Amino acid sequence: MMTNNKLMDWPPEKVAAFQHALLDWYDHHARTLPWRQDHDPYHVMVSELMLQQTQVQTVIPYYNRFMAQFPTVEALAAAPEATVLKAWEGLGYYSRARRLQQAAKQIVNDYGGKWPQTAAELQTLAGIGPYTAGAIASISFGEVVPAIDGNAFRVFARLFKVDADIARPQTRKVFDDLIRPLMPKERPGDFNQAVMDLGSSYMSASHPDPAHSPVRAFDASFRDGVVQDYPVKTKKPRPVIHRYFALVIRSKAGYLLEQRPGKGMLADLWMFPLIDMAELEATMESEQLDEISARFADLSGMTLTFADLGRPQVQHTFTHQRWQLTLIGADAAAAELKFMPARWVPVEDFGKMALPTVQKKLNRALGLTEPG
DNA sequence: TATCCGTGGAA
DNA sequence: TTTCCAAGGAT
Repeated sequence: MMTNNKLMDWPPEKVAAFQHALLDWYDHHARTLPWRQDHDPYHVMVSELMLQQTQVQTVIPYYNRFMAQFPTVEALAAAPEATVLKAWEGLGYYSRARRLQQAAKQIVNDYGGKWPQTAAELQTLAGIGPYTAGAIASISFGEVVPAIDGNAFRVFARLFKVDADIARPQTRKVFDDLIRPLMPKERPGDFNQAVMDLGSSYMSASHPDPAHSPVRAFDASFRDGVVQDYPVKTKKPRPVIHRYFALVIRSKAGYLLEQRPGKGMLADLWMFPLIDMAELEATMESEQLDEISARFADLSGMTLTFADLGRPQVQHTFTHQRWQLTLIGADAAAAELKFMPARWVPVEDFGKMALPTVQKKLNRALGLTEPG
């Protein structure tokens, strides 16, 4: 149990030995990844934004497509936002896509295309916090600054038996103070990336193998047989259940897709209109349809004729919300919509819109298939 | 500071 | 089925 304030109590020769063990292992066993072909800050920025809370194997195909479509920071800055969002479809945390493009615009417009080169300056860019700033600054510009992500938390919590709860925001400083004196003045970017590779292999969360780790001689939790006790992390609450009616409204021009608000869940993506069941006052099923019709008329100026779809159910779980959707069919004239940001979309054009995974589940439940 | 913001894989 | 996790940031 570490109770002293100063966690990093290694002598200089031990620090040097640790750096050598880590970097020597990295030199021989670094993962080959698409964004590691060079140290171009644009490549690092795009990959790091995609990798936030997202696994490497998921990101790889998105990164390759993104680079083919937006090869330079200028190309990304000039692209229509809908195009960027479509490229992000299925990757989740969609605000990352908008902020990435916002950051590209900042670099092109505010910095005249000349990249800010320190972590402090990089943090002024949209979507770039302390971790991502540290990654870009160290990898692309050689600044000696840590990149503290989940891997770094796990690796150093185990090496030093850190008892601070990594779920608490203030714990970041504990690790920052711990890691900085461990970093080599040369190759800070390789140091940070080696920690990431270590954290996803020998020191992973699910299948750690500290006995064969290149830094096992420096691993206090392995030495004491308490690897599974680290890192200390409090649990998250269960997802809250939300029930909605999903309106499947057909016209000669296609299905009605609504663009969701610019803030909140699935911001700016396209879905069937949802009616929150908790906001309906009806107590009988027959009255429910009347109230849905009335509420929707207020939103759209449109009169619905309900069609029996058998009310199929679709469930989708997010990190902190569980949606239970009941599909309600309706026919309508392909009228101009009054207040809703919505479009009539033929099934063959669904692929042009940025659709969240839950909408794709709805499509499947209805037997609606996109081309290709 | 605590909460919000997605998804797919693993056990 | 349930739970947790995986290269976080904004508010």
